[in-house]
Amino acid sequence: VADLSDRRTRPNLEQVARRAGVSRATVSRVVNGLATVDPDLRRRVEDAIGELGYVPNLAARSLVTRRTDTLALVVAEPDFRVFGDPFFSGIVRGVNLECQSAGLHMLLLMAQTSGDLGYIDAYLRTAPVDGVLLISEHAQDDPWPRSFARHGMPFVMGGRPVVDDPDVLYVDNDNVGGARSAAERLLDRGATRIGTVAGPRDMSAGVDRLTGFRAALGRRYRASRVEHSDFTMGGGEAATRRLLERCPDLDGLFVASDLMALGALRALADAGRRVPDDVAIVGFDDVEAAAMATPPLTTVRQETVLQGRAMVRLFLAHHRPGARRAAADGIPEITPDQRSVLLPVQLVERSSG
Amino acid sequence: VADLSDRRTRPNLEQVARRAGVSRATVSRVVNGLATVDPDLRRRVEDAIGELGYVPNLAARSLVTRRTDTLALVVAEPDFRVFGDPFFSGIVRGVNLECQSAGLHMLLLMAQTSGDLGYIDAYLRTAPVDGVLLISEHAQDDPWPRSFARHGMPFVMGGRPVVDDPDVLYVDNDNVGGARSAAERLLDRGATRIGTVAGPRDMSAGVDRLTGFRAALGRRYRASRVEHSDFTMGGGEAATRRLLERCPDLDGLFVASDLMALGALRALADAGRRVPDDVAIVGFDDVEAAAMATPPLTTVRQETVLQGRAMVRLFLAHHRPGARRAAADGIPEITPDQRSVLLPVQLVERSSG
DNA sequence: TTGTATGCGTTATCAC
DNA sequence: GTGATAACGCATACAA
Repeated sequence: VADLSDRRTRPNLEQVARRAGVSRATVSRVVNGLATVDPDLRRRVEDAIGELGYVPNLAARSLVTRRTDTLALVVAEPDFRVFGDPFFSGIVRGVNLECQSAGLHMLLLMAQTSGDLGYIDAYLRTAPVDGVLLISEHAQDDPWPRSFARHGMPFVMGGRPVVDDPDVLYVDNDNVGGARSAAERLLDRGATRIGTVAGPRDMSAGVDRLTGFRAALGRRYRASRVEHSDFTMGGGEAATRRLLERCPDLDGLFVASDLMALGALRALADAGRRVPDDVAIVGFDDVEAAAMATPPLTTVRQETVLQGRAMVRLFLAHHRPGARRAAADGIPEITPDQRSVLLPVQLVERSSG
Repeated sequence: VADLSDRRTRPNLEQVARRAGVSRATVSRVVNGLATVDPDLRRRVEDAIGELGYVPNLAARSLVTRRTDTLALVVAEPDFRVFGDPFFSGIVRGVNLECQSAGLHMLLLMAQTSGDLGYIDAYLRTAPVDGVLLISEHAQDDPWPRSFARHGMPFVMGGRPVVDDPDVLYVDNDNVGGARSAAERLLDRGATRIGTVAGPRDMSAGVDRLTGFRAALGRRYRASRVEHSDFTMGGGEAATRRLLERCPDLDGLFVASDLMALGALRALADAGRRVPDDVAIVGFDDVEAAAMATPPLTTVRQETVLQGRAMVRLFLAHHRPGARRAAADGIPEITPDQRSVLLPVQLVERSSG
């Protein structure tokens, strides 16, 4: 028995084989769990592995298998957003969680500045990675999906890409359904002149939430009661002012993000409208500040941790055909024939609307 | 010219060599920047690399070099803390930053539950990683440093380990100096009966901040004016109550963390003491809420991003003797003979004390 | 079921 | 300064 557990002098297959009195191939089969091994030999090999403290050399393995069992999670946002915004941190947590349970490593890449984008693009061509999970809100002119596809790098997107491409895998929250519930909530409360502060036209979350809103309102929908903005608090405030000016009789408002909704609350207060008595309001995202707002904001919650986990599972379904994974914890079973996953969202009822 | 840029059919050294009319060895030298190559040949090789879109195979490289150019960042905290607490997220950002500029990959591991600790320990023995950066606040009975040392896994700690071990590398903020400035600030404001809510005795941040406090007060220090607590808001509030009961004439208070200080503010308000008029108070950490508190909290800021960066640099200084890195951006130059780095902290003056 | 032999793409050690 | 050539540790096709 030599130097157990010192990584600088790791034993290799050869040494385990000698100790167990078998060939390298047999040890390899045991290590990889190929059932076709005599129970007796298997025992001897396992003993030898334990005694020597054998650990496979992953570099050697991936040299021959051409796999690294590592996924890169690329967040095309400045890092302070990644850690500050619960949307991103939830996804990171979910990806991390699911990678662990699938025996994968997670490489985290953050594109701080736009200059980093080129760097990361180049980096990913050499990175020891089997695939990429990409979260980017600038889906409009996003060059990455094309770049990945061109380089033959498997990838899964978080959020539906605006430009429709049947070859792109993605996991998204049910923005359409969530917006529909939000609008229906306003209708249920008796609002009849309902407007919306919508998100950007070049982001799928913006587009889809407007779609759901419109679907719920049906013929009560008025294009004049729509203002587009940029998912920021300041933008939401300004858009709400414009809306109030144009439609002073508004009695219901769906705001496509909580950040914008916080701005809307301010605009309404400034205009002397009471919430929810004069104007009922529903947001989207369920950020932490939503519950603290005055009045507490009714909103739509998306399970971002689940989204992260589903991204990993969608990747596995397509690029690890072998390992079939059962449904679990709110994630539906994902089969290789589906190119996307849509996760349910939930209305969180508070007093604002 | 064949299939540029498809990672499934990457060219290798051999093909580049053939195209450039040289040997594999020469190509390798060019790729690795070994100066001993004829400028002419170098040109031809570089051209071939560009034309073929050659990218080195990292698995093959690390098989022979026994390096992976990857660092694991292990955060022994539940992930919601990692992303919620600016202390951790700052370190993650710093490590990520410095890894990028050093051409290293960063593997992020979070130990959610205590069960994960064992998992991660086992995992790290097989992980394709050159070393570990460890952030753990439970430094007291922390088994990891010993485990790493035993396995021969190079590592750097964030924060000074409580149990003194000359072989352990670490990067810490100047807790002693910061606490000293805080106490001096209270003295300067004319406080004469100064107490402190100290941190846990089994965490170095707790110990060191008390040390600095005591040093600043000198013979004005009274053991009866010290209450230990647990770095949480509730704990800080309770400790402050106990302190006020025992020393009703307190006119200055150093609280060893902002979270505890927020609790202290509440306790003081409940007791009818005005801040800073009756009791001046200084915290530590400069969390976001400190500036928002009423009154805004004077506190000590630590540059956690810098701490993360310094951890990477300390690792490199010891385990990559070749590459000497110049000082930059507030990080002092780090030489292989120093086992630890102490980063300066800064008093942030606001109205609470 | 087991063993033998080959190749994965690189770096490193030699001669030249 | 350059080119053969031998490792590195593993998986796997094939032979037994």
